[in-house]
Amino acid sequence: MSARHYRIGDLATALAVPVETIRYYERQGLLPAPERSAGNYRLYSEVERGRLEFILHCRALDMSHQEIRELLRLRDQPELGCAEVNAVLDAHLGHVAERLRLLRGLQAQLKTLRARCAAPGAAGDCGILQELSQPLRAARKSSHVAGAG
Amino acid sequence: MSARHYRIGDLATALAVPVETIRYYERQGLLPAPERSAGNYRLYSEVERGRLEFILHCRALDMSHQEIRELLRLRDQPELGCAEVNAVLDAHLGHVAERLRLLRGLQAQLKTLRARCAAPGAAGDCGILQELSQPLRAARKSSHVAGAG
DNA sequence: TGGACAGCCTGTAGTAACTTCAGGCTCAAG
DNA sequence: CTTGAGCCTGAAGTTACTACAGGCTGTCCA
Repeated sequence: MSARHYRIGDLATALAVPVETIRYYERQGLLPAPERSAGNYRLYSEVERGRLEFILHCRALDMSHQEIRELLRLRDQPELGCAEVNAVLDAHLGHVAERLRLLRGLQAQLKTLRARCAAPGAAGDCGILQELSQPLRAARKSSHVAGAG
Repeated sequence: MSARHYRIGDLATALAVPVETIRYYERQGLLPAPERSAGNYRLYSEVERGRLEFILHCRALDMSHQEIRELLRLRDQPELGCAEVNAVLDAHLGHVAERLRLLRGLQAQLKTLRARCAAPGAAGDCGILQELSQPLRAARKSSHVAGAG
């Protein structure tokens, strides 16, 4: 309820996000194409600001653009059920849980490997390099969850 | 100790990795350009097979190509100290630990968020969507560790 | 009024680690 | 000798951005 129009730089500063990211979200269809000034500058209102905040919060929770798109759709159609929102979140929680499981296994393996070489000697005798040449009881890969934030 | 030459498909099958990935590793300089047959097919020996296994094990531990490059260098020069191997591994363990920390925070946030909507009603009243429109106490992003497995 | 300079514009390419595709050659079997 | 799997190269697609390049716009200060 303050200024009616932000320029892209104002919005970027206010929400601590790079200007390029805002334009990127527009290209990706997460944000609508905003009004333009006479000089062709993008002009944003509180509506877009709110939408961008929503997106950023979702990204902070490491949701994919696809997941965010679904939530935005539900947000735009309040008559739809809340159950779908839950479904999106539960699916995402599943991704995160899976990632955690994998990462824990990974950490355990790395620690075991690291323990193979406590005393620094020649790399030729290094138990670590030898171990890395052997078959490894591996963990599987999956889920889109990658850069957490 | 068995066949002197594998074709790329044999190697791929033996190590359960896509053919394209092997060619990709060659382009990236992780694998050397192998011999070629008269018909210009790549021909691999046990040496390359061992190197590829090493790489795959490192990837299974989610190391970046850069980290793998360093380990390969140490592996190729056995006269160098084992301390460097430890350093690479410790750094990677640091990445993984950091990722785990972030991901745990993420999971906690998501669970809190999820708890905002236990009873399915209309999305218009959905506490989750409302919460996602609010400022969020966020976690930071970092490290290269992404797809674990 | 004019000139500097931050800020905005579009479009393209680069990042990591692959995957997929298009278009064409090789080779073993029937 | 033809079919078809397997191989070849080079280019583009994936995710979510980030970083230019080259060129307007708008504001401040002399």
